[in-house]
Amino acid sequence: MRILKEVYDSRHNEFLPQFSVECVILAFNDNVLKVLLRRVDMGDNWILPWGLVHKEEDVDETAERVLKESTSIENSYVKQFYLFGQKDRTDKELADKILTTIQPKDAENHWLRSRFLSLAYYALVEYGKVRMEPEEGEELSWFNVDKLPSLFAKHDQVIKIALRTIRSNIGYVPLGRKMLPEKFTMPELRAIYECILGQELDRRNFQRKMISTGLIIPLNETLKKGAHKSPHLYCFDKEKYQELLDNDQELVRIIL
Amino acid sequence: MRILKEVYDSRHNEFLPQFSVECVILAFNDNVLKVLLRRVDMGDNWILPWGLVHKEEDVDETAERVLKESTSIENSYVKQFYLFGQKDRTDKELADKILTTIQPKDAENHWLRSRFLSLAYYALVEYGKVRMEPEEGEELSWFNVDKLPSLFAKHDQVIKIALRTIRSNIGYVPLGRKMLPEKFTMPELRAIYECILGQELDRRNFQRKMISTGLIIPLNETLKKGAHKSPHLYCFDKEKYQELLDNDQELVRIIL
DNA sequence: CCAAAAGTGTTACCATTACACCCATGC
DNA sequence: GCATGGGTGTAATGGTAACACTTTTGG
Repeated sequence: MRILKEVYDSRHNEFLPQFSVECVILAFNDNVLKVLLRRVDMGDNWILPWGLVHKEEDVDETAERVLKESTSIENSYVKQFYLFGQKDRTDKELADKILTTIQPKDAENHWLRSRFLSLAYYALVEYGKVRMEPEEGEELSWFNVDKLPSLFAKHDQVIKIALRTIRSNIGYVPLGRKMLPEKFTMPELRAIYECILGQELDRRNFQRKMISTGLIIPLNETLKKGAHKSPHLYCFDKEKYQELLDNDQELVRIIL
Repeated sequence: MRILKEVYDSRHNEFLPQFSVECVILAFNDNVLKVLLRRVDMGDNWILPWGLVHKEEDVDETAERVLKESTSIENSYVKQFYLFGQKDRTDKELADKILTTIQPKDAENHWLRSRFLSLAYYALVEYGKVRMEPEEGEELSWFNVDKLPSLFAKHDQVIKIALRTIRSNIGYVPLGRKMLPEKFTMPELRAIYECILGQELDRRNFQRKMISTGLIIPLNETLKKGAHKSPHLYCFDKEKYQELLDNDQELVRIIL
């Protein structure tokens, strides 16, 4: 558990106190959305990957670091979506575990026990690119977003709010670009949107709309996969796409 | 300056350290959007109303308190929209001013000097209900959002992002409900939307759309005002409205 | 009487929706 | 051959946009 080491290294005043960053890391595989969760010492409860903010680190960098520590992925996409700041929000159980392990001198009144503010991010990653390297005693695993295990604190709420946030901003979120491989098929892209929206979308209309954005380039290749007609492969026009993303412009208009 | 008192009262460890809440308080008057700013000791720069988070206080409560302290308004509408967490974000100038005034024993290394995280809220208030009660040496004043004075730090950016956030969520933000008096006219309501969107909207289509939400009740009164035909007065169906708001549902669909 | 602002109704248009039909593949 | 999934075209629909005319009021 990385945080243990960091705190233990008596660098605990290298962090901003009473503040953490947690990441809802999302990927798409097997036609469902997955979220990455962590468990320590085979405990009962899973938890979102999280971290503390170094004193010389932007909070966005913290989120990128947390993402990298759990997935080995860099330069992907992280976006803050909510600061959870209720006064009773604290991971007492977790603090106990950490503090009894590392036994700092101020364990009794250590700030880890006190109230926490948590800034939540969602991250979109390509499932196939993820390389998990859990630490000793740590476990990392994907879960379907609609079949979550027992979670610490109210982390299931955090995940729900992440999904709702993405849903309500769906036209601005680079779902396909960040969750699909370089080359992808239209049914795959559509499936992501259907998962997020929780409803089916018309095949043909979806395709038309996506093509009409001008952000998607058809390739002269098909994907041989199932026992059916091979779907075409596409890729994104990365430059155009990035420009819209950088300026917070709408990528595609989805109306519900 | 309230914060001075609070810190001075040696209750400085009653706050979460290195964390502040700042409010972009918006109102509508004279057909333009106004933002409330604060200035201390007739200094050169204005600043957004802000505050520290009490240890036993939700961050939302802090925002409500900051709003109340500057406008006397309670039970209005505050919404967090972004946490500013760059590593170089600190109000050195402000910290100096506070610390030289109150001279705490740990002034040199006081956490007020260190890096700050700021959670930004926007608040929507009814202009006519605002009662400013500035403290000694403190000044409060409205400014047109497009004619801002010189601001501390990057607070003009914060205001811009607040407006952009509202714009991109425009259908979900209770603009009229929170910024207009009990009874209002359709041209007034439209003017707010035009300010936020930065473009004119067709009178008739706007009216139709608003009425069709079912959230607006026409009254059998008109407002006698200018040298023109008196516009009808309307009020909101508060119950229906609140229900949508509570469930994060769309109030009205504005398409651009 | 005129200018300015507000109320109401109607039409044209375009984007979304809802389909139907054909093609490719593996069993 | 057939079931399944993918590709493409078209007609119907419904909401939005554009606009004309009337009414009211103060100067």
